Amino acid sequence: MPFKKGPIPAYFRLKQIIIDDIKKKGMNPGDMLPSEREYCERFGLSRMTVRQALKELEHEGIIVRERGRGSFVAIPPIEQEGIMSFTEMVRAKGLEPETEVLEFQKRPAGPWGEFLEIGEKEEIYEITRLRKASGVPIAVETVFIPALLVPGIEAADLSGSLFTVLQERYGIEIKRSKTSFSAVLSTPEMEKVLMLGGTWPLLRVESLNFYTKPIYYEISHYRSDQFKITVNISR
Amino acid sequence: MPFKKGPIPAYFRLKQIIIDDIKKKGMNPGDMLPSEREYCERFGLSRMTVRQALKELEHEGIIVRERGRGSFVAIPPIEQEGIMSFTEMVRAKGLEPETEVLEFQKRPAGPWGEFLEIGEKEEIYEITRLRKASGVPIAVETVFIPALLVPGIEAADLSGSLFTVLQERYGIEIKRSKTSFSAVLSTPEMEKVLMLGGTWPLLRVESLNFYTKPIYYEISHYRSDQFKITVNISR
DNA sequence: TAATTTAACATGTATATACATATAGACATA
DNA sequence: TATGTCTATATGTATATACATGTTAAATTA
Repeated sequence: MPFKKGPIPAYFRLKQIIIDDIKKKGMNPGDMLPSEREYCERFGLSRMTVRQALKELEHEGIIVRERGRGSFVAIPPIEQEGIMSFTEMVRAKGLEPETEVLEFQKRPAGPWGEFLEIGEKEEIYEITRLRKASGVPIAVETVFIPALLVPGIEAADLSGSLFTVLQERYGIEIKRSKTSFSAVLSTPEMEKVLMLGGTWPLLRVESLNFYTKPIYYEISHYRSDQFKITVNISR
Repeated sequence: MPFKKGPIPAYFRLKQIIIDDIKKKGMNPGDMLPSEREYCERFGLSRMTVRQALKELEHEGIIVRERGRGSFVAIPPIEQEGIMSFTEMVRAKGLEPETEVLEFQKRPAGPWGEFLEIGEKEEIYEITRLRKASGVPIAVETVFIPALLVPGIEAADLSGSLFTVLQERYGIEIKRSKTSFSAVLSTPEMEKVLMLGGTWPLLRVESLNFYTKPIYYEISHYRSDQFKITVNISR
């Protein structure tokens, strides 16, 4: 009975015990957990306390509870929540992501300043990259990021995930994104770098990415015959 | 005291009363709600019952609770998480959503059976609707839904939100969606119903919507010059 | 006056108990 | 065999009570 005293609430400790149990005993999704009353006996707790633990585990998606039947290990969501980065998406398809920097310049924010919540005259980096999957050009992506946030990014390796560079070099972890999708026709310039050989409909993705404040704005054009963007969302 | 009897749980009714109160009294974000013990007295309920109501409201993001201080009206998130339904998106832009049913048929699931996790020979409804915003055609949408899940949907009003019909008529609340985006060129058929007058790039949205299991599959084509689809995502 | 203590009040944690309701299986009946 | 009923067991709802702990402001003290 590990619940005699201590500063950590009993229901909280019970939660961790249940999580550990599921892992340790190698329980599978759908397996039934002990009943509420069984937990009461085993740990000398009241039913309300046990219920608080189970209720929170249910909210966290770790278990599911069915009235009259019992509590069961939840089926973990098969796919990742939210939008994946380009690197993640390509790897998920079993392909190798490649990136080529097409353009890199430092210039005043101009109209992007509004999105990034900085002055129009403050400097930003504008980085345009061609992204490929196992050699096939998939998208052209332009990123606008305030220069103050990423000093010395010139020296960083931008042939991989910008996400990773921000996190490892600057401790910036994107937590929230506002992304909009539309369809446009390719311009001659895009056709050239994407090797399209003609006019094609392209998927345009505009995305403002936040940490505690806006970090960078991104505009990408995907040749969506080759590559669909998928998002998984819970409500 | 509206809590003497009835099939609807007291905590649930209290939740609705509190929500109504917030609206009716025009309370602003940050305003303090009555204390737990005040609710107990006012409605003759035990504190645990009141707490269950408040806890759920907190989970739903309607109130925030601070230990030692009280409960307060939450600051509503500026933008809704996830993808909004067509109806929600149009209203958010201050336009009036309209829907016209173009086609309605019952037929075997065929290849859609795989997505919907039913047999190929089981019956589904295939519903095609034209969706407009303040009179302007915006999208053509086709929904595939197992007939067993929505018996008698022929009689329902499909000129509004399918989301609402599922919830109110069948108790089905979509909890998770897997959505993919791509760009395509319009077909003559689409050009006709969307009144495009020529070939245009369209935003194609395919979406599988889940409750506890897959509920319906949806394919929409948006004229994205008029209408961008935006998603807000936390990681 | 300024700092500290105290008291009132808020939510958080926990127990004990009772009855309601949903589920599944055992059992009896037609 | 098929159907319906009973029963054990599960979670859901609800009450009453007690003490812990964080917050705030008034009262007290130096």
